[in-house]
Amino acid sequence: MSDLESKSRYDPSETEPRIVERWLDSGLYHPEPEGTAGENYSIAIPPPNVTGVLHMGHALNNSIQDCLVRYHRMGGQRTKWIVGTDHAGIATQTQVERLLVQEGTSREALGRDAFVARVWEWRAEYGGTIIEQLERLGASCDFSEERFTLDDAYARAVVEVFVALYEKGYIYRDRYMVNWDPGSHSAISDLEVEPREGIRDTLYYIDYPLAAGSGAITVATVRPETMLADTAIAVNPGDERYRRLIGETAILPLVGRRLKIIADEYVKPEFGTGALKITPGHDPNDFEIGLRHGLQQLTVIGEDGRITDEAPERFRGLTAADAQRAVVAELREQGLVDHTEEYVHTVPFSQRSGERIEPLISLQWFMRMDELAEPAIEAVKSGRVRFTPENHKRVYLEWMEKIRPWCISRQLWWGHQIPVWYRRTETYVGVTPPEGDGWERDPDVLDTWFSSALWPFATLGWPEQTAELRAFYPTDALVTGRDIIFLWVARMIMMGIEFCGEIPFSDVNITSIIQAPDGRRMSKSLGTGIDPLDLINGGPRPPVFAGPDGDAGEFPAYGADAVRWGVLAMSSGQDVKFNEDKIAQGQQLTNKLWNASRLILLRIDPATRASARPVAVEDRWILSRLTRARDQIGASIERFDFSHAALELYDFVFSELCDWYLELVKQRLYDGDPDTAATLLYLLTETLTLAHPLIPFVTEEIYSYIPGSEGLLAGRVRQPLATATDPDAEAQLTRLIEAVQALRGWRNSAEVKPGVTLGARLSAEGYDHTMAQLARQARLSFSENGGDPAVSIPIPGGVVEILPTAELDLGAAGRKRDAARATLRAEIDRAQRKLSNDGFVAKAPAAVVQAERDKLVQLQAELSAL
RNA sequence: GGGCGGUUAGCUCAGCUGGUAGAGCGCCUGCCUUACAAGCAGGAAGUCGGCGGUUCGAGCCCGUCACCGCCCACCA
Repeated sequence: MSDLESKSRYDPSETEPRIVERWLDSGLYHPEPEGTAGENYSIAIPPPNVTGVLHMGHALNNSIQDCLVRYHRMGGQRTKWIVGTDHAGIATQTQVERLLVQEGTSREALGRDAFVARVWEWRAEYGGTIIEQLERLGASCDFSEERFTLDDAYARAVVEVFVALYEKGYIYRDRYMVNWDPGSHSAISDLEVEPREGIRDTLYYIDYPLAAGSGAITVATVRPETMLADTAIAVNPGDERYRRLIGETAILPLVGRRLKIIADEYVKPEFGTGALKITPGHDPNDFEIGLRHGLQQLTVIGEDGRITDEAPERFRGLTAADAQRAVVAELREQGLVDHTEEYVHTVPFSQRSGERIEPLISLQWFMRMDELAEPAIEAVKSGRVRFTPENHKRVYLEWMEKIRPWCISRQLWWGHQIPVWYRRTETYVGVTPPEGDGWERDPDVLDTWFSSALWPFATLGWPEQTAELRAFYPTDALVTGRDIIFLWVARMIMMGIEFCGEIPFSDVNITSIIQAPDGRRMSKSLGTGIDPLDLINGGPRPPVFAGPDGDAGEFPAYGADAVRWGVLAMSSGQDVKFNEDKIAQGQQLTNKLWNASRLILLRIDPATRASARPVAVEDRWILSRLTRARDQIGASIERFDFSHAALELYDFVFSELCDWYLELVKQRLYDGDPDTAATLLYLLTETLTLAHPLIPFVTEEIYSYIPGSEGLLAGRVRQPLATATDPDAEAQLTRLIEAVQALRGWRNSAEVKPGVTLGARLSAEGYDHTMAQLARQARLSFSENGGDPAVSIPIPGGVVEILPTAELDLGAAGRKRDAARATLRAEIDRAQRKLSNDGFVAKAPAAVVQAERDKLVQLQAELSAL
């Protein structure tokens, strides 16, 4: 006995892993590199971190991409979904370093080569998880060509790009103020800095004695330890209080250095005392002021976070925090702390390590972005690259128009080592190491995003002019979150144009961010995260996802289809709260489809072949609705509106196909009518085809039971549908459905037993072809005679008169009738008021007025019928 | 400090160019009808955040206020 016969409930846990294997073995995911990118369809996956595991963001993002990929593949295009992982410099290095600490060793103890070898080993062991998870989700990536951003071929592309940009003068080395991350012991880019609000600090007011005579100038600072590197004091040139002091000199307490008092517009007279200590070595603003005034740059806090030799001896070697205490203590002793205030402000932290950023001057590699930005701005302005939702376009353009140099060097070991060698005063930059002895390579590696920026073409073999590149570059869509529009998307556009001469993708779809049910971010550390695999296979339910009774327990094994459908249905242009109900709804859809298939496939003759052979108006109707659903869902997918695509599919399957059509034709199916069987098989096959991009597993499984089906549904190419939309059939069925609903509603409130068939007369227009169905669905027996009706039920186009019978409780029926009359009178009243409003009749469009008049006539007819 | 988005049924969300408010879940009633009881049929439930305006007509347009969220930003 097959599953179809034995299982009245679709079982994803048993089915899905089996289907994954069939897909992977089929070779369907791997297209030959033929044709042009214009005719083919391709997507480059946002490469997950090699160390990563699937989270809900991935689940949504990859459900979207897979929906697009399967939809286009079934549209007959040669389709490639480029897949791979990112080496994720800081994240991976940090993770392995943590491991080493547990083992009682460290990266320094191992040395660079051994450490890097260790990371590779670690990657070999743990790195494949997320790729397997993608397979389990049903993602139809080309897994046969998995890429890694540190592969040899990829590394070659990175070096090539670095050298080219260096030779163009875009990449340069400079001593500049950078965001130093004491956690990862590396510089990080502006984009990896996260300003945290509400940090409580103490604002110290410190007196700096004036060199000439008595008195002092008071400055305010939250970082008193940085005073050791002060090289000036600045006031606003328009500040009357300090005008006479400009050009004077103050003495730096504890150090004794003479500080010139300078004037600079940057200083806000209303803040603090209106006098600002200038520390070009440890504050980004002071750095700029220092440049403007030619001030000396002193570094008193080193890259190790400790006080350097440029500070007085007694402070050297202290951590910044200890130094702060020591400095404040000494200042207090000398009576130089005027007062202190609590101060709540925004402070930059490293997104990577979570530690407070230490701004300091450092020798780093930078990349000038403005020339590269220009064509990338143009590409978006002109619409060659489109953002969905559109509002991200503006944010992109605003950022690009004031783009700043990018600090691309990182003081890490895991990554692409910078292809620069030094020998005394010589510098060599090249794709191959320099000839001769005595060269030493720059120890730094490149920011991970530098290599990510090349992803759409480096994965296809660039700089070689490969067939893959011709066939799949530019790609079509990029699907990602808005958090990496600047970090990644913008840089890919710039690099794609610069090195391939073409935009890397024409559509950027920015997805929702799925939040925890309480509106917080989904995060492992907060306990608000959720593992999509726990939803798919069943697994522990975190407390925030518990029901109102606080029952945590376990998630049921919803299956990948349900999770995919659910996250698509949840998504929108906005951030969304995770909603388990939607996953459950997805599961209902798969189960519904499964059972509808059982009804059809277990009843028809196995020799039946799918073919649209409408014999009744309801057949024409469902074929029309199928055409409409396919157009609608296709349009939704193409405009990246996946929640509507998902819901439109649900509505078609539930309401139209199952609730109505299958109920209408059941009897014909039972009777073994061959036309009905052929039409049902046709409908089922086309519905599976329609649904496959959204719920690939259950549709693939059912497809295997379709008589005469060959190969995989995933590889089926959509054919034109048999029929166009049929407004006449739709109008007839709309009328039928409304009439049935009116009659069932009446029966229910009149407390007529469900099993009872009532005698009735039909006195209404528009049921010539649906009268028999109306009778069956509403459990009526129509006849021409029977005397006075017990009650009349208004339906579209007229009434149904129910003939008296003992089964009818006239009391209940009467109450129902009174209620119906009241409703009708209220509606008539509303329509009449509207029509007696001269303004409405005079100004509203004629069609709207006419519709209102028609409605009034209709309502009055219904009322009089009662 | 700028900018963007949100506020619609108990919950999570749809509502196209303005024409008498929808879905899923939950709730109530009735049904073990040979595809599905994790189902089917029916039902109750909303002053569309507040105020003001435009309009014959506003959930939708304009103004304003309130609250929530996000992005950008060098105020010690």
